[in-house]
Amino acid sequence: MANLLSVAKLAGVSRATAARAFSSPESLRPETHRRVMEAARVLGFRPNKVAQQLRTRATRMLGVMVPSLDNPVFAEQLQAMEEAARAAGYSLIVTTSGYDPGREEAIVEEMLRQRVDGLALTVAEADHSAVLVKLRRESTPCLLVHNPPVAPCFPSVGVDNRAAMADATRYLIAQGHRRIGMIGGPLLQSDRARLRHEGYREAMEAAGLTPLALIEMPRHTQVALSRLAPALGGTEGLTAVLCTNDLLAISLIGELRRSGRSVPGDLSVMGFDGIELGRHLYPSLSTVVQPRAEFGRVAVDTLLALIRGATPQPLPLPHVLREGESAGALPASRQAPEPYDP
Amino acid sequence: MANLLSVAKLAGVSRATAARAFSSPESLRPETHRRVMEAARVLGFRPNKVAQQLRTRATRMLGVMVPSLDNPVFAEQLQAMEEAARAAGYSLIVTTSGYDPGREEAIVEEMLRQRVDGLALTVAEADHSAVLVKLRRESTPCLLVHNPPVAPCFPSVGVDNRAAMADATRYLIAQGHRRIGMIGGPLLQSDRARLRHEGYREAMEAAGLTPLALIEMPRHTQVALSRLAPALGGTEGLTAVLCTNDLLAISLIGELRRSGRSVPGDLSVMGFDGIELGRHLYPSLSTVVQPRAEFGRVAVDTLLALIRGATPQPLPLPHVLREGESAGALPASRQAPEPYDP
DNA sequence: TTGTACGCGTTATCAA
DNA sequence: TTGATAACGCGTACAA
Repeated sequence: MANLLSVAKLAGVSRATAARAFSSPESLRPETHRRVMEAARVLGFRPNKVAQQLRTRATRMLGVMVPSLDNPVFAEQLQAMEEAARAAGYSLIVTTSGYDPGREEAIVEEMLRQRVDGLALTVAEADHSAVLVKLRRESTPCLLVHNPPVAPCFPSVGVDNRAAMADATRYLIAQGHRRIGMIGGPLLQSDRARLRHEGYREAMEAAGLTPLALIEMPRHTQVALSRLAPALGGTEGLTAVLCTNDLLAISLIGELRRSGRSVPGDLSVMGFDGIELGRHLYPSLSTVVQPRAEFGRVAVDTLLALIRGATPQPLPLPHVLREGESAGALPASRQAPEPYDP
Repeated sequence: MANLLSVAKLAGVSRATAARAFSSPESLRPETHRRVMEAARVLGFRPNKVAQQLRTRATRMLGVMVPSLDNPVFAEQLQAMEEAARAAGYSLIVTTSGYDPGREEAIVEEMLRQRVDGLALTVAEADHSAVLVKLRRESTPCLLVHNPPVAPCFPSVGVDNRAAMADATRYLIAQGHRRIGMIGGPLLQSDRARLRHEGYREAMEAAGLTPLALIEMPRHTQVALSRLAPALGGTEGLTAVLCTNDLLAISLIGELRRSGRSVPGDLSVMGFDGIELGRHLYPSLSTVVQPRAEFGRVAVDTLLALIRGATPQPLPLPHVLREGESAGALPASRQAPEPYDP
């Protein structure tokens, strides 16, 4: 492929002049500029970013690692990040880790070798992550997305998971529920799930209610009703369940209805994330909305600030409780025998 | 950051030897190799891919462009592509076009400047796409994903959309339905939607039934029930509806039920794509499954073959009809007055 | 087995 | 306003 030198020759100028035609056209005599551009057109010249990157020591590429793209919460965030990045002249290298620390490690190493200007990572466990330990010794700016800011050296973009789930719990309590449970994916896979459970516990205890242990599902997007069934039914059974993510909630609702139970009649269900789809379901999903589009924007803005050498301290993003049809007031028939006295 | 030369100096060898320690360790005396690696470790040396890319004129990067990541069908395909690519030592630059030809153009230009080794594109309209016209003059291998292989120069990975929708239509006919409609997103946005509608028309006509025009929804992931309601109800109303994608089907089911109609009692609904989520809903989604994981694998394999200089002719991927609960047999009460005679 | 030397396509620093 | 020239970090003939 044609390079600057061949363009320069055809235009009858030096390579330096040809280069300037692209980088600072105003410093050229119009006629010269025109000649160079014409030569470039004739030769089908296209600037080589790899060479630019080598020379300027900046790639204008960001490395993004998410656990999975099967969960719309990550896909929607990625979509927003891509738009924000491109608007700022950056490209995204995208990878998925599957929550696997080994893959996390390999991916980050690969991206460092690629000399990305910055990293936006969502790791499984921010507080004992080998990747983050390693990155602490590197100079490449790194931003955590969704992970709580446990690691003081890395800024983090996300909602306050604990407060958000506490809000959701209080909402159910205000609807009259007393026996409220919580389900999640494999616990060890996510520090966020743990924080959310803490928020649930706090809100329950603050209301004088008994928080239950997290009921673990084998996968973080699909419910095994058998693990939950024992806790349902009877006068002592749960009347409401919080889920650590929307997909789990949707799956739960499906399983419940397929087993002949009604939602929210027999069980109120709340999700977490606020994926777009949840609005369109019937019953529509009651959930805690993470502002995913803003996530992407803020994540990119913060990372670019880091790259510029600033030390941004992003605040937790605001979450919003979206009332849907999947969680409702406690039916009179299921009120607890003992009255509730706050 | 440390470079090969500094490593070489510390190890007491020439730069060439240090380079070989990484590219062909077997050609070094073990002791020499050890010394180099030790020096690299001490200095925190990390090979610079940008320099490698410039020198070898190969980036081992693939450019991927999809219309949107909000639709799980693209996100799930991307996930599969990323895994396949990384397994083969390639990275992915990911972009979204929003079906906007202007953005498509800018994105592809950007990726060519980045010297990606290959492109995997999903364009809005493969047959009058400015991007593809331009790419025809370029030497960078390009693969279409999901787009029908209208452009003879570009291999294409996808299901046979026409046959797939015809299968779905025949399925509904076999269930006893006669008045079957089809809804889709904004028509002009997608050549795939058009092919699917043709498949529907073919199957209807082959059964002696009257195909209807595609009922256009304002967005391709959300139903406006008002546009469909006139065609429902009454003894002449539709008894089944095909949707051009799963999100539309899910949204339709939600709106129908919210309006007091039952699915499939009042209306059978079929989706298209087979996103994972559809299995977990209640009613679970009847749909045509595109093998998304295989999509990713095959797309990457085909593109890599193209890059190697081969001329692969990928066959259409097999689609599978997944029977769910959202489409059922025509209720006796809604049988048409005139009998059906094939 | 190891070293020398050139080139990949830019940007940037000086001079002219 | 334009030109000559040295990096940027690496791969790889070719020579030793």
